[in-house]
Amino acid sequence: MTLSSQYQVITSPLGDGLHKDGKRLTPQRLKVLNLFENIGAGNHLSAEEVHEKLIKSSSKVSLATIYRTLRLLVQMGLLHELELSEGGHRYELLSNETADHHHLICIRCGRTEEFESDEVLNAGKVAAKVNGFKLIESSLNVRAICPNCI
Amino acid sequence: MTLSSQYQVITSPLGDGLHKDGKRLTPQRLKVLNLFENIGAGNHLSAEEVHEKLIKSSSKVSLATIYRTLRLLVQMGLLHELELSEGGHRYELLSNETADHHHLICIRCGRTEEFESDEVLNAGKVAAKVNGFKLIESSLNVRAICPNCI
DNA sequence: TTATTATTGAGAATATATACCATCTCTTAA
DNA sequence: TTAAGAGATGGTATATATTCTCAATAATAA
Repeated sequence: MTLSSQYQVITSPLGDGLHKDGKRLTPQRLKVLNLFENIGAGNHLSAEEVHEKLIKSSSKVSLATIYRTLRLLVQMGLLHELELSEGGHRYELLSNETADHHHLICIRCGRTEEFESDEVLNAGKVAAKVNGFKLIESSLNVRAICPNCI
Repeated sequence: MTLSSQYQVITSPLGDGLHKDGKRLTPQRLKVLNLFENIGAGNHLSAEEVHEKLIKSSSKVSLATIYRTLRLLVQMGLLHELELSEGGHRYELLSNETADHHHLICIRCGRTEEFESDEVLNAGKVAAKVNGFKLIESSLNVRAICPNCI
């Protein structure tokens, strides 16, 4: 059994999603997704960090491919792109646990508190349904000034 | 009466906010804020667009200063920084009218629908109050897949 | 008015992300 | 099983966005 034939046997959300679009399940794409699955939902990495971590685990993937793969995984709904205060975009695994995490952010110092809200979750569901969209995730960002910065 | 003495007389939210922090009310900062006030809430500009518009109105302000000023105005809660699909950040005037605009975004094609929600607005208020934050604005981003991209 | 110090302008430097293209590999069909 | 076609990768060059540096300027407080 060769390495390449392995991939044809494995069935996964990634493989299925790719194949129905004429796209391919490659070792690089698997490595990137596996990395996020290993660190768990809720942890986020930049493209550069993904690159470094893969190199450290002897799984070299070029930076260009990492950027391409991250964008692809976001479009497939497997990763979520975050916009943090500094230093570009970060990505995290999209899961049911993270689907209702909202953020209260201080616009001065960047301090961030997380909270949950059924009302918000529901508002997202309704908005998606009304417009005929298939819901993936909703997140509320509340911009405010924290007690220390007032 | 000199130009500079004019600024000492004017009282404005911008001037007040700046002075209590040891910062200064400069013509450049006024020009940038006035630009956003003139185009009205709901319209957003990139740093580069602000630069171009000021040059066209014979009010030359350097690009470096524009970046510095945009960040400052965001931290003061006068502007809101938006993260659009492509080409960097954009900024818009923060007002009561824009404070409850939420977005339903297709992760495939970027199609965006706006909607409003009292429940979301309220959830933001509650979260801010519970944590002792002073609320500025809250926005819900719902990631989904639109009918055309499913 | 003067001293102090924040701010500006201009361009260099950096960071982030994409484009390009030759090479490689997966997939399909013969 | 092999060959052809299409998609993907790697490495680098390039584009774009943003920040940094520093001398000169100007706003503020006394």
